[in-house]
Amino acid sequence: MALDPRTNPARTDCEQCPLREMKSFREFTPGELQFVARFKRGELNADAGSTIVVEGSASAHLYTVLNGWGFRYKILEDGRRQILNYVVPGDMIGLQGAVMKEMQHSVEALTPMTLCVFERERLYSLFENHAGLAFDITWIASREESILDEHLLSVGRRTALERAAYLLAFLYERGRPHRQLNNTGRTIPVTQIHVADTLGLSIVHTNKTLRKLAARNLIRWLDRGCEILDPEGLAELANWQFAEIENRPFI
Amino acid sequence: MALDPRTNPARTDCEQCPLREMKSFREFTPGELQFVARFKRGELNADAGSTIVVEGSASAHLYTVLNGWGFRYKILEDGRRQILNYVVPGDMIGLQGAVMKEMQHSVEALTPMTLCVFERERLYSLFENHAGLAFDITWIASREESILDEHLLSVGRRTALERAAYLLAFLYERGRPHRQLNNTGRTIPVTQIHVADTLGLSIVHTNKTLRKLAARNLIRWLDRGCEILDPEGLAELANWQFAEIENRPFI
DNA sequence: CGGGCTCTTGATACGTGTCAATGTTGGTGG
DNA sequence: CCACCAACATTGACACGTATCAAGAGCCCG
Repeated sequence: MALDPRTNPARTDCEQCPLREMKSFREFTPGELQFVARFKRGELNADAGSTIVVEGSASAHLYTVLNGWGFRYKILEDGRRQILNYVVPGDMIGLQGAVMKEMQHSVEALTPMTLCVFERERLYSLFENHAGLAFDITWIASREESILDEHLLSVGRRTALERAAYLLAFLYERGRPHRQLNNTGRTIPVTQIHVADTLGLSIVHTNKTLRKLAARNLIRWLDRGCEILDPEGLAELANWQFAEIENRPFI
Repeated sequence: MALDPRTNPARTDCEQCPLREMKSFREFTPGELQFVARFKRGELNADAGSTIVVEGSASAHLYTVLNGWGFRYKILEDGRRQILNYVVPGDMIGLQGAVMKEMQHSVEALTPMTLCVFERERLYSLFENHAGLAFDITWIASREESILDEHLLSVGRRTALERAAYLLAFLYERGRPHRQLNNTGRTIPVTQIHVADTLGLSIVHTNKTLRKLAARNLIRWLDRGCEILDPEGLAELANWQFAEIENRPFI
Protein backbone atom coordinates (compact mmCIF):
# COMPACT_ATOMS: atom_id res chain seq x y z
CA MET A 1 0.00 0.00 0.00
CA ALA A 2 2.93 2.31 0.70
CA LEU A 3 4.29 4.11 -2.29
CA ASP A 4 7.80 4.02 -3.53
CA PRO A 5 9.38 7.01 -1.85
CA ARG A 6 12.36 7.44 -4.09
CA THR A 7 12.30 10.71 -5.91
CA ASN A 8 14.75 11.26 -8.65
CA PRO A 9 15.94 14.84 -8.78
CA ALA A 10 18.42 13.97 -11.49
CA ARG A 11 16.24 14.39 -14.52
CA THR A 12 14.89 17.76 -13.62
CA ASP A 13 15.23 19.06 -17.13
CA CYS A 14 11.78 19.59 -18.47
CA GLU A 15 13.18 20.04 -21.93
CA GLN A 16 13.19 16.32 -22.41
CA CYS A 17 9.81 15.81 -20.85
CA PRO A 18 8.11 13.12 -22.93
CA LEU A 19 4.82 14.95 -22.71
CA ARG A 20 6.17 17.98 -24.48
CA GLU A 21 6.72 16.05 -27.65
CA MET A 22 3.14 14.95 -27.88
CA LYS A 23 0.84 16.74 -30.22
CA SER A 24 -2.00 16.74 -27.73
CA PHE A 25 -0.25 19.25 -25.55
CA ARG A 26 0.54 22.88 -26.07
CA GLU A 27 4.05 24.24 -26.23
CA PHE A 28 5.80 26.27 -23.60
CA THR A 29 7.64 29.50 -24.21
CA PRO A 30 11.32 29.37 -23.21
CA GLY A 31 10.59 31.47 -20.14
CA GLU A 32 7.78 29.22 -19.04
CA LEU A 33 9.90 26.16 -19.57
CA GLN A 34 12.65 27.59 -17.42
CA PHE A 35 10.22 28.47 -14.66
CA VAL A 36 8.60 25.07 -14.65
CA ALA A 37 11.97 23.40 -14.51
CA ARG A 38 12.76 25.30 -11.33
CA PHE A 39 9.25 24.69 -10.00
CA LYS A 40 9.80 20.99 -10.36
CA ARG A 41 11.26 19.23 -7.39
CA GLY A 42 11.73 15.71 -8.71
CA GLU A 43 9.96 12.63 -9.87
CA LEU A 44 8.04 9.99 -8.03
CA ASN A 45 7.43 6.40 -8.95
CA ALA A 46 4.37 4.70 -7.55
CA ASP A 47 3.51 1.01 -7.70
CA ALA A 48 0.19 -0.15 -9.01
CA GLY A 49 -2.27 -0.13 -6.15
CA SER A 50 -0.34 2.35 -4.03
CA THR A 51 -1.98 5.43 -2.59
CA ILE A 52 -0.53 8.72 -3.78
CA VAL A 53 -2.74 11.19 -1.97
CA VAL A 54 -4.86 10.61 1.12
CA GLU A 55 -8.11 12.37 1.89
CA GLY A 56 -7.74 14.72 4.83
CA SER A 57 -4.01 15.15 4.50
CA ALA A 58 -2.34 18.44 3.64
CA SER A 59 0.16 17.37 1.02
CA ALA A 60 3.15 19.60 0.47
CA HIS A 61 3.20 18.63 -3.16
CA LEU A 62 1.44 19.02 -6.40
CA TYR A 63 1.82 16.46 -9.15
CA THR A 64 1.58 16.08 -12.86
CA VAL A 65 1.19 12.56 -14.17
CA LEU A 66 4.03 11.66 -16.51
CA ASN A 67 2.99 8.08 -17.10
CA GLY A 68 0.45 5.51 -15.97
CA TRP A 69 -3.19 5.46 -14.91
CA GLY A 70 -4.70 6.40 -11.56
CA PHE A 71 -8.01 7.41 -10.05
CA ARG A 72 -9.46 9.85 -7.53
CA TYR A 73 -12.03 8.65 -5.01
CA LYS A 74 -13.87 9.34 -1.80
CA ILE A 75 -15.18 6.88 0.77
CA LEU A 76 -17.94 7.01 3.36
CA GLU A 77 -17.29 5.84 6.90
CA ASP A 78 -18.79 2.42 6.29
CA GLY A 79 -16.54 1.80 3.31
CA ARG A 80 -18.79 2.69 0.41
CA ARG A 81 -16.48 4.10 -2.24
CA GLN A 82 -17.13 6.46 -5.12
CA ILE A 83 -14.55 6.90 -7.84
CA LEU A 84 -14.69 10.51 -9.01
CA ASN A 85 -12.40 10.57 -12.01
CA TYR A 86 -9.33 9.01 -13.55
CA VAL A 87 -5.92 10.52 -14.18
CA VAL A 88 -3.64 9.94 -17.15
CA PRO A 89 -0.41 11.53 -18.42
CA GLY A 90 -0.69 15.29 -18.46
CA ASP A 91 -3.22 15.48 -15.64
CA MET A 92 -2.60 17.44 -12.49
CA ILE A 93 -3.12 16.00 -9.02
CA GLY A 94 -3.45 17.87 -5.76
CA LEU A 95 -4.51 21.32 -6.87
CA GLN A 96 -7.27 21.24 -4.30
CA GLY A 97 -4.78 20.67 -1.53
CA ALA A 98 -2.59 23.45 -2.82
CA VAL A 99 -5.40 25.95 -2.90
CA MET A 100 -7.41 24.91 0.14
CA LYS A 101 -6.12 23.49 3.38
CA GLU A 102 -6.28 19.78 2.79
CA MET A 103 -7.24 17.20 0.22
CA GLN A 104 -10.88 16.19 0.05
CA HIS A 105 -10.22 13.00 -1.87
CA SER A 106 -7.65 10.25 -2.25
CA VAL A 107 -5.70 9.16 -5.31
CA GLU A 108 -4.58 5.63 -6.07
CA ALA A 109 -2.41 4.22 -8.84
CA LEU A 110 -4.08 1.81 -11.24
CA THR A 111 -0.84 0.92 -13.00
CA PRO A 112 2.74 1.79 -12.11
CA MET A 113 2.92 5.57 -12.34
CA THR A 114 5.56 8.22 -12.77
CA LEU A 115 4.74 11.61 -11.37
CA CYS A 116 6.35 14.99 -11.68
CA VAL A 117 6.54 16.55 -8.22
CA PHE A 118 6.09 20.27 -7.64
CA GLU A 119 6.50 22.36 -4.55
CA ARG A 120 3.08 23.40 -3.44
CA GLU A 121 4.37 26.54 -1.77
CA ARG A 122 5.75 27.88 -4.98
CA LEU A 123 2.43 27.76 -6.76
CA TYR A 124 1.70 31.33 -5.86
CA SER A 125 4.91 32.53 -7.43
CA LEU A 126 3.79 30.83 -10.61
CA PHE A 127 0.72 33.02 -10.54
CA GLU A 128 2.86 36.10 -9.93
CA ASN A 129 5.35 35.45 -12.67
CA HIS A 130 3.58 33.57 -15.42
CA ALA A 131 0.03 34.62 -16.13
CA GLY A 132 -0.07 32.18 -19.01
CA LEU A 133 0.66 29.21 -16.80
CA ALA A 134 -1.74 30.50 -14.17
CA PHE A 135 -4.43 30.67 -16.80
CA ASP A 136 -3.58 27.14 -17.82
CA ILE A 137 -4.09 25.92 -14.29
CA THR A 138 -7.47 27.55 -14.23
CA TRP A 139 -8.21 25.92 -17.55
CA ILE A 140 -7.28 22.55 -16.09
CA ALA A 141 -9.47 23.07 -13.03
CA SER A 142 -12.31 24.14 -15.24
CA ARG A 143 -12.00 21.11 -17.45
CA GLU A 144 -12.04 18.82 -14.44
CA GLU A 145 -15.23 20.51 -13.37
CA SER A 146 -16.79 19.94 -16.74
CA ILE A 147 -15.89 16.24 -16.59
CA LEU A 148 -17.43 15.94 -13.16
CA ASP A 149 -20.58 17.59 -14.46
CA GLU A 150 -20.90 14.91 -17.09
CA HIS A 151 -20.24 12.15 -14.56
CA LEU A 152 -22.90 13.55 -12.31
CA LEU A 153 -25.37 13.62 -15.17
CA SER A 154 -24.42 10.05 -15.89
CA VAL A 155 -24.72 8.66 -12.39
CA GLY A 156 -27.85 10.66 -11.68
CA ARG A 157 -29.83 10.21 -14.85
CA ARG A 158 -28.48 7.55 -17.18
CA THR A 159 -29.48 3.89 -16.96
CA ALA A 160 -26.92 1.30 -15.94
CA LEU A 161 -26.23 0.34 -19.55
CA GLU A 162 -25.90 3.94 -20.69
CA ARG A 163 -23.68 4.74 -17.74
CA ALA A 164 -21.32 1.89 -18.48
CA ALA A 165 -21.19 2.81 -22.15
CA TYR A 166 -20.48 6.43 -21.33
CA LEU A 167 -17.74 5.55 -18.87
CA LEU A 168 -15.92 3.25 -21.24
CA ALA A 169 -16.15 5.66 -24.15
CA PHE A 170 -14.92 8.40 -21.84
CA LEU A 171 -12.01 6.32 -20.58
CA TYR A 172 -11.08 5.32 -24.09
CA GLU A 173 -10.85 8.97 -24.99
CA ARG A 174 -8.93 9.82 -21.85
CA GLY A 175 -6.51 7.01 -22.48
CA ARG A 176 -5.20 8.65 -25.61
CA PRO A 177 -2.08 10.20 -24.05
CA HIS A 178 -1.26 6.92 -22.36
CA ARG A 179 -1.63 5.03 -25.62
CA GLN A 180 0.59 7.48 -27.43
CA LEU A 181 3.29 7.28 -24.81
CA ASN A 182 3.35 3.53 -24.40
CA ASN A 183 2.08 2.40 -27.73
CA THR A 184 -0.38 0.06 -26.05
CA GLY A 185 -3.65 -1.28 -27.35
CA ARG A 186 -7.09 0.03 -26.63
CA THR A 187 -7.27 -1.57 -23.23
CA ILE A 188 -8.30 0.20 -20.06
CA PRO A 189 -6.59 -1.12 -16.92
CA VAL A 190 -9.56 -1.36 -14.56
CA THR A 191 -11.32 -4.18 -12.76
CA GLN A 192 -15.08 -4.47 -12.67
CA ILE A 193 -14.87 -3.26 -9.09
CA HIS A 194 -13.53 0.05 -10.34
CA VAL A 195 -16.27 0.31 -12.91
CA ALA A 196 -18.89 -0.45 -10.26
CA ASP A 197 -17.50 2.17 -7.89
CA THR A 198 -17.45 4.73 -10.67
CA LEU A 199 -20.98 4.08 -11.84
CA GLY A 200 -22.53 3.81 -8.41
CA LEU A 201 -23.64 0.21 -9.06
CA SER A 202 -23.04 -3.09 -7.32
CA ILE A 203 -20.35 -5.40 -8.63
CA VAL A 204 -22.82 -8.08 -9.63
CA HIS A 205 -25.00 -5.76 -11.61
CA THR A 206 -21.98 -4.14 -13.18
CA ASN A 207 -20.87 -7.54 -14.37
CA LYS A 208 -24.23 -8.25 -15.96
CA THR A 209 -24.26 -4.84 -17.58
CA LEU A 210 -20.78 -5.25 -19.02
CA ARG A 211 -21.76 -8.61 -20.46
CA LYS A 212 -24.56 -6.90 -22.31
CA LEU A 213 -22.08 -4.48 -23.83
CA ALA A 214 -19.85 -7.39 -24.73
CA ALA A 215 -22.80 -9.20 -26.33
CA ARG A 216 -23.25 -6.16 -28.55
CA ASN A 217 -19.60 -6.35 -29.56
CA LEU A 218 -18.88 -2.94 -28.11
CA ILE A 219 -16.26 -4.16 -25.66
CA ARG A 220 -14.41 -7.29 -24.65
CA TRP A 221 -13.50 -8.00 -21.07
CA LEU A 222 -9.98 -9.22 -20.47
CA ASP A 223 -8.15 -10.24 -17.39
CA ARG A 224 -8.47 -7.09 -15.24
CA GLY A 225 -8.96 -4.80 -18.15
CA CYS A 226 -11.48 -3.75 -20.74
CA GLU A 227 -10.76 -3.71 -24.44
CA ILE A 228 -12.73 -1.08 -26.30
CA LEU A 229 -13.94 -2.45 -29.60
CA ASP A 230 -16.30 0.29 -30.72
CA PRO A 231 -15.86 3.68 -29.04
CA GLU A 232 -18.36 5.41 -31.31
CA GLY A 233 -20.95 2.74 -30.64
CA LEU A 234 -20.50 3.21 -26.92
CA ALA A 235 -20.77 6.97 -27.19
CA GLU A 236 -23.88 6.69 -29.28
CA LEU A 237 -25.52 4.30 -26.85
CA ALA A 238 -24.80 6.74 -24.04
CA ASN A 239 -25.95 9.74 -26.02
CA TRP A 240 -22.61 11.36 -25.45
CA GLN A 241 -20.22 13.28 -27.69
CA PHE A 242 -16.47 12.96 -27.79
CA ALA A 243 -14.86 16.32 -27.16
CA GLU A 244 -11.45 16.09 -28.70
CA ILE A 245 -9.10 18.73 -27.42
CA GLU A 246 -5.90 19.59 -29.23
CA ASN A 247 -3.07 21.56 -27.73
CA ARG A 248 -4.39 21.30 -24.26
CA PRO A 249 -2.27 22.88 -21.57
CA PHE A 250 -0.39 21.09 -18.86
CA ILE A 251 2.18 22.14 -16.33
CA MET B 1 -38.23 32.22 -20.16
CA ALA B 2 -36.37 35.21 -21.60
CA LEU B 3 -34.29 37.12 -19.16
CA ASP B 4 -34.59 40.74 -18.40
CA PRO B 5 -32.07 42.33 -20.75
CA ARG B 6 -31.59 45.59 -18.98
CA THR B 7 -28.12 46.06 -17.66
CA ASN B 8 -27.46 48.90 -15.39
CA PRO B 9 -24.05 50.44 -16.00
CA ALA B 10 -24.80 53.20 -13.55
CA ARG B 11 -23.76 51.56 -10.34
CA THR B 12 -20.43 50.30 -11.50
CA ASP B 13 -18.71 51.28 -8.30
CA CYS B 14 -17.68 48.13 -6.57
CA GLU B 15 -16.89 50.07 -3.45
CA GLN B 16 -20.51 49.85 -2.42
CA CYS B 17 -20.88 46.23 -3.39
CA PRO B 18 -23.08 44.67 -0.72
CA LEU B 19 -20.96 41.54 -0.76
CA ARG B 20 -17.87 43.37 0.34
CA GLU B 21 -19.40 44.26 3.66
CA MET B 22 -20.09 40.67 4.54
CA LYS B 23 -17.77 38.88 6.87
CA SER B 24 -17.83 35.72 4.81
CA PHE B 25 -15.81 37.31 2.07
CA ARG B 26 -12.26 38.47 1.94
CA GLU B 27 -11.27 42.07 1.40
CA PHE B 28 -9.80 43.54 -1.74
CA THR B 29 -6.71 45.71 -1.88
CA PRO B 30 -7.35 49.18 -3.33
CA GLY B 31 -5.62 48.17 -6.54
CA GLU B 32 -7.72 45.06 -6.90
CA LEU B 33 -10.87 46.97 -6.21
CA GLN B 34 -10.03 49.45 -8.90
CA PHE B 35 -9.30 46.74 -11.41
CA VAL B 36 -12.48 44.86 -10.69
CA ALA B 37 -14.49 48.04 -11.03
CA ARG B 38 -13.12 48.47 -14.53
CA PHE B 39 -13.55 44.79 -15.27
CA LYS B 40 -17.20 45.07 -14.43
CA ARG B 41 -19.49 45.92 -17.28
CA GLY B 42 -22.81 46.33 -15.53
CA GLU B 43 -25.52 44.51 -13.68
CA LEU B 44 -28.17 42.13 -14.82
CA ASN B 45 -31.52 41.38 -13.29
CA ALA B 46 -33.08 38.01 -13.99
CA ASP B 47 -36.60 36.91 -13.17
CA ALA B 48 -37.25 33.74 -11.26
CA GLY B 49 -37.38 30.87 -13.73
CA SER B 50 -35.40 32.66 -16.42
CA THR B 51 -32.41 31.08 -18.09
CA ILE B 52 -29.15 32.94 -17.61
CA VAL B 53 -26.76 30.68 -19.45
CA VAL B 54 -27.54 28.09 -22.11
CA GLU B 55 -25.58 24.89 -22.69
CA GLY B 56 -23.71 25.02 -25.97
CA SER B 57 -23.61 28.78 -26.21
CA ALA B 58 -20.41 30.82 -26.10
CA SER B 59 -21.37 33.56 -23.71
CA ALA B 60 -19.40 36.78 -23.93
CA HIS B 61 -19.86 37.29 -20.24
CA LEU B 62 -18.84 36.09 -16.87
CA TYR B 63 -21.05 36.68 -13.85
CA THR B 64 -20.88 36.96 -10.13
CA VAL B 65 -24.12 36.50 -8.26
CA LEU B 66 -24.98 39.58 -6.22
CA ASN B 67 -28.31 38.37 -4.97
CA GLY B 68 -30.75 35.50 -5.35
CA TRP B 69 -30.58 31.74 -5.87
CA GLY B 70 -29.96 29.82 -9.08
CA PHE B 71 -28.86 26.41 -10.26
CA ARG B 72 -26.64 24.80 -12.89
CA TYR B 73 -27.92 21.79 -14.84
CA LYS B 74 -27.49 19.54 -17.86
CA ILE B 75 -30.13 17.67 -19.81
CA LEU B 76 -30.10 14.57 -21.98
CA GLU B 77 -31.81 14.59 -25.35
CA ASP B 78 -34.95 12.94 -24.05
CA GLY B 79 -35.37 15.56 -21.35
CA ARG B 80 -33.85 13.84 -18.34
CA ARG B 81 -32.34 16.62 -16.28
CA GLN B 82 -29.56 16.60 -13.71
CA ILE B 83 -29.01 19.59 -11.47
CA LEU B 84 -25.29 19.92 -10.84
CA ASN B 85 -25.02 22.63 -8.23
CA TYR B 86 -26.66 25.76 -6.90
CA VAL B 87 -25.42 29.35 -6.97
CA VAL B 88 -25.82 31.98 -4.28
CA PRO B 89 -24.40 35.49 -3.74
CA GLY B 90 -20.65 35.52 -4.21
CA ASP B 91 -20.60 32.60 -6.64
CA MET B 92 -19.16 32.89 -10.11
CA ILE B 93 -21.01 31.75 -13.23
CA GLY B 94 -19.56 31.10 -16.65
CA LEU B 95 -15.92 30.49 -15.94
CA GLN B 96 -16.09 27.36 -18.07
CA GLY B 97 -17.27 29.36 -21.04
CA ALA B 98 -14.56 31.93 -20.49
CA VAL B 99 -11.81 29.36 -20.40
CA MET B 100 -13.05 26.84 -22.93
CA LYS B 101 -15.02 27.51 -26.07
CA GLU B 102 -18.59 27.14 -24.92
CA MET B 103 -20.68 26.39 -21.89
CA GLN B 104 -21.30 22.75 -21.07
CA HIS B 105 -24.24 23.44 -18.81
CA SER B 106 -27.17 25.80 -18.37
CA VAL B 107 -28.00 28.09 -15.48
CA GLU B 108 -31.49 29.05 -14.35
CA ALA B 109 -32.72 31.47 -11.71
CA LEU B 110 -34.66 30.02 -8.78
CA THR B 111 -35.55 33.42 -7.38
CA PRO B 112 -35.17 36.87 -8.87
CA MET B 113 -31.44 37.37 -9.24
CA THR B 114 -29.03 40.26 -9.58
CA LEU B 115 -25.79 39.50 -11.33
CA CYS B 116 -22.58 41.40 -11.77
CA VAL B 117 -21.55 41.19 -15.42
CA PHE B 118 -17.90 40.95 -16.49
CA GLU B 119 -16.32 41.07 -19.89
CA ARG B 120 -15.11 37.59 -20.66
CA GLU B 121 -12.38 38.88 -22.94
CA ARG B 122 -10.76 40.83 -20.19
CA LEU B 123 -10.30 37.81 -17.98
CA TYR B 124 -6.83 37.25 -19.28
CA SER B 125 -5.76 40.76 -18.37
CA LEU B 126 -6.89 39.99 -14.85
CA PHE B 127 -4.41 37.13 -14.83
CA GLU B 128 -1.70 39.39 -16.17
CA ASN B 129 -2.21 42.21 -13.74
CA HIS B 130 -3.50 40.72 -10.52
CA ALA B 131 -2.02 37.41 -9.50
CA GLY B 132 -4.02 37.55 -6.29
CA LEU B 133 -7.31 37.71 -8.12
CA ALA B 134 -6.18 35.05 -10.55
CA PHE B 135 -5.35 32.80 -7.63
CA ASP B 136 -8.79 33.51 -6.23
CA ILE B 137 -10.41 32.39 -9.42
CA THR B 138 -8.49 29.15 -9.27
CA TRP B 139 -9.56 28.81 -5.66
CA ILE B 140 -13.17 29.25 -6.71
CA ALA B 141 -12.87 26.67 -9.48
CA SER B 142 -11.22 24.27 -7.09
CA ARG B 143 -13.94 24.68 -4.53
CA GLU B 144 -16.60 24.00 -7.14
CA GLU B 145 -14.75 20.83 -7.99
CA SER B 146 -14.70 19.75 -4.39
CA ILE B 147 -18.46 20.33 -4.11
CA LEU B 148 -19.06 18.27 -7.23
CA ASP B 149 -16.94 15.48 -5.76
CA GLU B 150 -19.20 15.35 -2.74
CA HIS B 151 -22.33 15.41 -4.90
CA LEU B 152 -21.00 12.57 -6.95
CA LEU B 153 -20.29 10.55 -3.83
CA SER B 154 -23.80 11.32 -2.71
CA VAL B 155 -25.63 10.40 -5.89
CA GLY B 156 -23.44 7.37 -6.45
CA ARG B 157 -23.25 5.85 -3.01
CA ARG B 158 -25.68 7.33 -0.53
CA THR B 159 -29.23 6.00 -0.06
CA ALA B 160 -32.18 8.19 -1.00
CA LEU B 161 -32.70 9.32 2.58
CA GLU B 162 -29.02 10.12 3.11
CA ARG B 163 -28.87 11.91 -0.20
CA ALA B 164 -31.81 14.12 0.63
CA ALA B 165 -30.41 14.88 4.07
CA TYR B 166 -27.02 15.74 2.62
CA LEU B 167 -28.50 18.00 -0.03
CA LEU B 168 -30.61 19.97 2.39
CA ALA B 169 -27.81 20.37 4.91
CA PHE B 170 -25.55 21.45 2.07
CA LEU B 171 -28.07 23.96 0.76
CA TYR B 172 -28.67 25.32 4.22
CA GLU B 173 -24.97 25.97 4.52
CA ARG B 174 -24.75 27.46 1.07
CA GLY B 175 -27.69 29.71 1.76
CA ARG B 176 -25.78 31.60 4.41
CA PRO B 177 -24.76 34.56 2.22
CA HIS B 178 -28.31 34.87 0.95
CA ARG B 179 -29.70 34.84 4.47
CA GLN B 180 -27.26 37.49 5.59
CA LEU B 181 -28.08 39.75 2.69
CA ASN B 182 -31.82 39.46 2.82
CA ASN B 183 -32.38 38.60 6.44
CA THR B 184 -34.65 35.75 5.46
CA GLY B 185 -35.46 32.62 7.39
CA ARG B 186 -33.91 29.21 6.94
CA THR B 187 -35.95 28.40 3.88
CA ILE B 188 -34.53 27.05 0.65
CA PRO B 189 -36.44 28.17 -2.45
CA VAL B 190 -36.70 24.87 -4.33
CA THR B 191 -39.56 22.65 -5.45
CA GLN B 192 -39.48 18.90 -4.97
CA ILE B 193 -38.81 18.68 -8.68
CA HIS B 194 -35.50 20.43 -8.14
CA VAL B 195 -34.64 18.13 -5.28
CA ALA B 196 -35.49 15.10 -7.40
CA ASP B 197 -33.37 16.32 -10.30
CA THR B 198 -30.46 16.98 -7.98
CA LEU B 199 -30.60 13.62 -6.25
CA GLY B 200 -31.19 11.56 -9.36
CA LEU B 201 -34.53 10.31 -8.04
CA SER B 202 -38.10 10.38 -9.33
CA ILE B 203 -40.44 13.04 -8.05
CA VAL B 204 -42.70 10.54 -6.35
CA HIS B 205 -39.94 8.87 -4.45
CA THR B 206 -38.42 12.23 -3.57
CA ASN B 207 -41.71 13.22 -2.04
CA LYS B 208 -41.86 10.08 0.07
CA THR B 209 -38.28 10.56 1.16
CA LEU B 210 -38.82 14.18 2.15
CA ARG B 211 -41.83 13.17 4.20
CA LYS B 212 -39.63 10.82 6.15
CA LEU B 213 -37.26 13.67 6.93
CA ALA B 214 -40.22 15.79 7.95
CA ALA B 215 -41.51 13.00 10.19
CA ARG B 216 -38.17 13.10 11.97
CA ASN B 217 -38.57 16.84 12.50
CA LEU B 218 -35.48 17.59 10.46
CA ILE B 219 -37.27 19.72 7.87
CA ARG B 220 -40.68 21.13 7.13
CA TRP B 221 -41.95 21.43 3.60
CA LEU B 222 -43.59 24.71 2.69
CA ASP B 223 -45.19 25.98 -0.44
CA ARG B 224 -42.35 25.60 -2.97
CA GLY B 225 -39.65 25.71 -0.39
CA CYS B 226 -38.01 23.71 2.34
CA GLU B 227 -37.54 24.99 5.85
CA ILE B 228 -34.51 23.53 7.55
CA LEU B 229 -35.28 22.73 11.17
CA ASP B 230 -32.18 20.79 12.16
CA PRO B 231 -29.12 21.22 9.95
CA GLU B 232 -26.85 19.24 12.27
CA GLY B 233 -29.33 16.38 12.36
CA LEU B 234 -29.41 16.30 8.58
CA ALA B 235 -25.64 16.38 8.32
CA GLU B 236 -25.32 13.58 10.85
CA LEU B 237 -27.86 11.44 9.03
CA ALA B 238 -25.92 11.92 5.82
CA ASN B 239 -22.56 11.31 7.47
CA TRP B 240 -21.35 14.64 6.21
CA GLN B 241 -19.41 17.48 7.77
CA PHE B 242 -20.08 21.15 7.42
CA ALA B 243 -17.02 22.93 6.10
CA GLU B 244 -17.34 26.48 7.20
CA ILE B 245 -15.21 28.83 5.19
CA GLU B 246 -14.41 32.31 6.41
CA ASN B 247 -12.97 35.04 4.26
CA ARG B 248 -13.56 33.19 1.08
CA PRO B 249 -12.60 35.00 -2.08
CA PHE B 250 -14.91 36.32 -4.72
CA ILE B 251 -14.50 38.58 -7.70
C1' DC C 1 -63.94 30.32 -12.63
C1' DG C 2 -60.63 27.55 -14.92
C1' DG C 3 -56.10 25.86 -15.74
C1' DG C 4 -51.50 25.18 -14.38
C1' DC C 5 -48.24 23.79 -11.21
C1' DT C 6 -47.02 21.59 -7.01
C1' DC C 7 -47.64 18.28 -3.51
C1' DT C 8 -49.50 13.84 -1.94
C1' DT C 9 -50.79 8.99 -1.81
C1' DG C 10 -51.65 4.06 -3.14
C1' DA C 11 -50.90 0.18 -6.35
C1' DT C 12 -47.96 -2.10 -9.20
C1' DA C 13 -43.79 -2.96 -12.19
C1' DC C 14 -39.07 -3.07 -12.81
C1' DG C 15 -34.22 -2.24 -12.03
C1' DT C 16 -30.71 -3.03 -9.03
C1' DG C 17 -28.80 -4.93 -4.64
C1' DT C 18 -27.73 -8.85 -1.84
C1' DC C 19 -26.66 -13.57 -1.00
C1' DA C 20 -24.54 -17.68 -2.30
C1' DA C 21 -21.82 -20.61 -4.98
C1' DT C 22 -18.43 -21.67 -8.61
C1' DG C 23 -14.78 -21.00 -12.00
C1' DT C 24 -10.54 -18.80 -13.33
C1' DT C 25 -6.14 -16.85 -12.94
C1' DG C 26 -1.75 -15.53 -11.02
C1' DG C 27 1.26 -15.44 -7.20
C1' DT C 28 3.55 -17.57 -3.17
C1' DG C 29 5.59 -20.72 -0.23
C1' DG C 30 6.62 -25.39 0.96
C1' DC D 1 6.85 -28.30 -9.09
C1' DC D 2 2.75 -28.47 -6.90
C1' DA D 3 -0.68 -26.93 -3.49
C1' DC D 4 -2.81 -23.35 -1.80
C1' DC D 5 -4.63 -18.76 -1.48
C1' DA D 6 -6.28 -14.28 -2.84
C1' DA D 7 -8.42 -11.49 -6.09
C1' DC D 8 -11.38 -11.22 -9.84
C1' DA D 9 -15.14 -12.72 -12.86
C1' DT D 10 -19.52 -15.07 -13.42
C1' DT D 11 -24.18 -16.83 -12.62
C1' DG D 12 -28.84 -17.80 -10.51
C1' DA D 13 -32.35 -16.91 -6.94
C1' DC D 14 -34.46 -13.75 -4.32
C1' DA D 15 -35.27 -9.28 -1.79
C1' DC D 16 -35.71 -4.53 -1.74
C1' DG D 17 -35.53 0.16 -3.28
C1' DT D 18 -37.05 3.07 -6.63
C1' DA D 19 -39.74 4.12 -10.95
C1' DT D 20 -44.02 4.42 -13.10
C1' DC D 21 -48.93 4.92 -13.36
C1' DA D 22 -52.97 6.94 -11.72
C1' DA D 23 -55.80 9.94 -9.16
C1' DG D 24 -56.86 13.73 -6.34
C1' DA D 25 -56.21 17.96 -3.41
C1' DG D 26 -54.58 22.59 -2.69
C1' DC D 27 -53.02 26.84 -4.40
C1' DC D 28 -52.05 30.87 -7.33
C1' DC D 29 -52.95 33.67 -11.22
C1' DG D 30 -55.14 35.26 -15.28
